Amino acid sequence: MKFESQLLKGVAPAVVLQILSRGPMYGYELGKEIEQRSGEILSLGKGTLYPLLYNLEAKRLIRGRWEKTSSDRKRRYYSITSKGKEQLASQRGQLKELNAGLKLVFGRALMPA
Amino acid sequence: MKFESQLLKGVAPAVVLQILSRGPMYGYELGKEIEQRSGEILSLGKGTLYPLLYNLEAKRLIRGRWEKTSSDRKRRYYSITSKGKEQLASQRGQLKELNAGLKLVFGRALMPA
DNA sequence: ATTACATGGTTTGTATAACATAATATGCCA
DNA sequence: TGGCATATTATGTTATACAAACCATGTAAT
Repeated sequence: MKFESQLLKGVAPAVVLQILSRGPMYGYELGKEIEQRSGEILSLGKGTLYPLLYNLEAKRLIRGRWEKTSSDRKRRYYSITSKGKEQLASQRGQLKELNAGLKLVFGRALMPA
Repeated sequence: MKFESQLLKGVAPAVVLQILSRGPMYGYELGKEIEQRSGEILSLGKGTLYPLLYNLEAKRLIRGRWEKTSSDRKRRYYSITSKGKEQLASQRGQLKELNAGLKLVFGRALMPA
């Protein structure tokens, strides 16, 4: 994340799952996509993103497979599993709840509009 | 936090500073207040809250002083410092920005209303 | 009075998460 | 050939949240 240290530890998996829920993607691409889709606000260093992908794969929330470009360049494409989709739904619920809690504590000082 | 593990690591200091910005409070009271003010959504175990308070005090964001109740019971009251207020303003800004980023990624699926 | 529960705080050990950094390697363009 | 973007892996560090155990006091119920 691009913030002062770790303001939002724990959101990264949800972000990754959410992006992958729109279609398979490989690590590097995913990193760029996260930045772009979040309006350059969210950003995961590779030292964060790749280990996170390994972790999500180990938990069977995503599945990876090697592919090669026409020029023999290898990429590992990840797709979300059905277990991952369930997890994502759960995480979205949690985020929503958290958001509600923060809103109660901080008031509308937190919301953009 | 009451969530599945640590969805929102890093928010705890901001929450504590925010609550303390309304007036001095001691640890135990603060814990209860966080739960109440967040509609029972947010919750910090004492193993989280007290070390966090020591840490914030070491950083001079809050200041603690011992007081006694009429019945000789000791409590450590914490108040936010001016440095803490600055930090809080900054953290609020970050939270707001983060919120904007998450909204972009997740769409209105995240927002309650 | 004894038990039980809420209050109030400290400390230790553990697991997780995000980070920077370095290493490795390829594709492409000037 | 040099430099930059692409692509992945691995290491070591730091920060954070947690549970659990511990200590101690106040108060209400039995």
